[in-house]
Amino acid sequence: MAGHQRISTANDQRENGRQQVFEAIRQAGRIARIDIARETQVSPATVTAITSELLSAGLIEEITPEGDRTGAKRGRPRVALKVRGAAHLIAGIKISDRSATVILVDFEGQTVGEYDHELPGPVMSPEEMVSLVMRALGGACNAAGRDISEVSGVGLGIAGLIDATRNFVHWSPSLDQRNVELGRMLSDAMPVPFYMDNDANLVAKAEQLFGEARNVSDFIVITIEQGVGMGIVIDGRIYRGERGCGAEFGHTKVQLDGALCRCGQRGCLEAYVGDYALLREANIRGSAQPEDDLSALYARAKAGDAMARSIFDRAGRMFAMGLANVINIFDPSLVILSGEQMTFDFLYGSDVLERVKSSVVQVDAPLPEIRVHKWGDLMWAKGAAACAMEGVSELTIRNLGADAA
Amino acid sequence: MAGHQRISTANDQRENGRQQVFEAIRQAGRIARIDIARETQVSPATVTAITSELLSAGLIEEITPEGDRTGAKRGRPRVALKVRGAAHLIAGIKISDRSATVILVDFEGQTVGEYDHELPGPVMSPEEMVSLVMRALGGACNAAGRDISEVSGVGLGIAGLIDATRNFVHWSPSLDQRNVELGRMLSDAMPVPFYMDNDANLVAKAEQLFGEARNVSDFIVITIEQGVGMGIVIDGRIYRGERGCGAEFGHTKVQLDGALCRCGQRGCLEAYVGDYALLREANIRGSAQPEDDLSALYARAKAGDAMARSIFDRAGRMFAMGLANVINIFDPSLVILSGEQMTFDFLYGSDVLERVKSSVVQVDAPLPEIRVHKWGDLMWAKGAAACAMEGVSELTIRNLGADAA
DNA sequence: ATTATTTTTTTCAAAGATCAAATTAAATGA
DNA sequence: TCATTTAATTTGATCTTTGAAAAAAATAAT
Repeated sequence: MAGHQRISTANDQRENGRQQVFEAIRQAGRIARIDIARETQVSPATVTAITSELLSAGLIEEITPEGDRTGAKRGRPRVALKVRGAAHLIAGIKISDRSATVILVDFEGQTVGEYDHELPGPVMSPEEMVSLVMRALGGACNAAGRDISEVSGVGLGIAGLIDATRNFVHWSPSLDQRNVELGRMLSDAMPVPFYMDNDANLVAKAEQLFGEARNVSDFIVITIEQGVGMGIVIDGRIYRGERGCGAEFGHTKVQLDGALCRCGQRGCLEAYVGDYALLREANIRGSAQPEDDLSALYARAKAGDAMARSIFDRAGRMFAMGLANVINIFDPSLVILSGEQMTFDFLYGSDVLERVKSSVVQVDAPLPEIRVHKWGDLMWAKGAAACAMEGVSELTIRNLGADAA
Repeated sequence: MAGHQRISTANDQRENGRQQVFEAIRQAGRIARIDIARETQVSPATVTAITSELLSAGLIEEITPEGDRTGAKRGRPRVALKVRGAAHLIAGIKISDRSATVILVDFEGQTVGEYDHELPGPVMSPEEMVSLVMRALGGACNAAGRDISEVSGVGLGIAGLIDATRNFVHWSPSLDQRNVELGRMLSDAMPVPFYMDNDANLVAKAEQLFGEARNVSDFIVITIEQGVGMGIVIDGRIYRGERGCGAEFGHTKVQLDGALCRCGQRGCLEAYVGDYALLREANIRGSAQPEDDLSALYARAKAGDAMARSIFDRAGRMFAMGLANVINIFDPSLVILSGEQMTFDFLYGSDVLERVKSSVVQVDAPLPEIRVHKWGDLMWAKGAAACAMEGVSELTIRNLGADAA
């Protein structure tokens, strides 16, 4: 298996063509046929053939030209194509410890509705999770004035060790059991294609479809939420590893026999930069008043409190070390750091990034670009929707071939 | 670029077919057409067409059936195909600090000749390197009774930061300059296709073509020579990163502000497990007689010397930590550890491997297989030959298409 | 107002590729 | 010697892509 393309029957070939043309249109936003041909290296004749298929399937649409044609060159004007938003309605759901956030987007990625469903508690049984997801989904549809039957794909994001290829949960902080076939359970409860993945991969997918990595085929996303996550994109696809639980950045070891992690092992990065780790430090270090609020601790550090500052300092140094290791291993062209406000201040600050750069193997070539991307609250849900969107696109286009035959 | 196959013109498609069929034949060693069809999912008709092309190009050959057909089923007997060794002669060259090892192999991978060329010194100028390689190549051909003009591809392996896609040397311990266009220089000096890569990728390629990873599409190779190297194979292809210098396992940090590495940074894995690091430790730790022979130090450790033992012990713990990090990130199905005799005893021992396993994120799924593969001296050179072989195969098959047109 | 020019898109016929089905080849069993 | 079985090849049909030609739709020029 030395990495050659699979041989393709005529039908497969046309399907590939459709996928590729559709992807080009989505990526560009709006693009004329001639530019699709240029970009995909496919002849204009084929582009015409494929786009007419996609048009009659309702997946894309022509943009009616605006009156404003000042400064136009002569010649037949190009007509731009775009994804037809109305083609599909997609839902993305993100489970955090406090609530289930739902976002509804159309096939163009435009937000159609948002919805927030509070959780009774942070941990629940698989069955409760299923009913919760269904209720949240129903609530979101209601709020947006849509019927649940209009939704053609659902994506779910939860924290933990998720095997997305098998829709299997090895472990999640939101579930009271390990090894749950959550995907099967939810697929059964749902009348539409269902996809799930862990936090970091969601963000990676969102960055790839809508965000900073729109034209990048190899990049890495680091996320800090409760834990520390990583999404790896290689050759345009999310890398998941054999058992689907690779990219465990938060549990790479940064200190031999180091601090105890909630995973039970010692020296994990998460045990130095996670919320609970910082608070633990603060309390151990004999502060007079026991601390249980991270933002208060952070405020004290900013105010100059030496003890508090040293806690964040060490976290930053450990994080820099871990990130440098990832860069040394992958030599990516782009690293995207993503997380909440405070994270940005103490983990994504310029001093930490400087430290990362000085810990990367030095060559006379530009260092990988490290971009910091602050998202709104809906980032995670939008990522979940992005996953579902990709799945629905592929399915639809595949079926399109089957229909024709 | 969401990872779809490139659309393929008719000619491309046939080329893919040829590549795939040829690869199947090489992988199997000897295989009948009907089995190729089964394995590659291509119809027998197409297999017949493609194999007849490859046959008439002289790249493969039919195996004349042996007399022994006892226990044969009835029906027309299958005739096996194999790669035709005589089709090409390939050279692999490995530069170490003491010598240039050359191996000549035929297109089947069978060794045709070996040759060792001693170096005047471990470090040289790019020009000296070129002339050295050419002399070593000439010497090998001479010794094997072949003419240098018969060689149809040359692969070179050297240590350091190599950008194999651009045949560029960022840095190598064998060269007295950084940033050398060694590939261009050698291509100019050589009348045949030339390929180069760093140590670890050579081994990965050798494992993939001839070794333990023959049917595995995702695996990781760790090598210990002077430094510590890693080769990453994802989806059948070597992953190289953006600047071609990823997989720098030896310079991932295992200790914050730790031991000084020869790369100038602190806390690199190499600074704990490399030869020089171990000797440095031995001398610092106030042993009576200064130590400069690693095997002597190792002997003392085995004999029970507590100081010596603690040195190797720490190296083992650090190595385990680094390896566990790699596994946590990649979740590969297979890890191959490769190196010299002593390495096996103190880094690849069962206690270290146990430690690795206990530092990997725990899920209820089988751990990645860690296989230890001890190679002979010629491993590196054979890997270089494997790289060249892959290149020559692809080129030949591509040109085959151009000839027909 | 009409014609020429330019650029995009579509149509059409040619060139290949894959495959299912039929045919041929080459063995064993009866 | 003939039936049976399995492998390999041939053949005709179907489907794709593409280059070239034609059509379409605008602006520029006369």
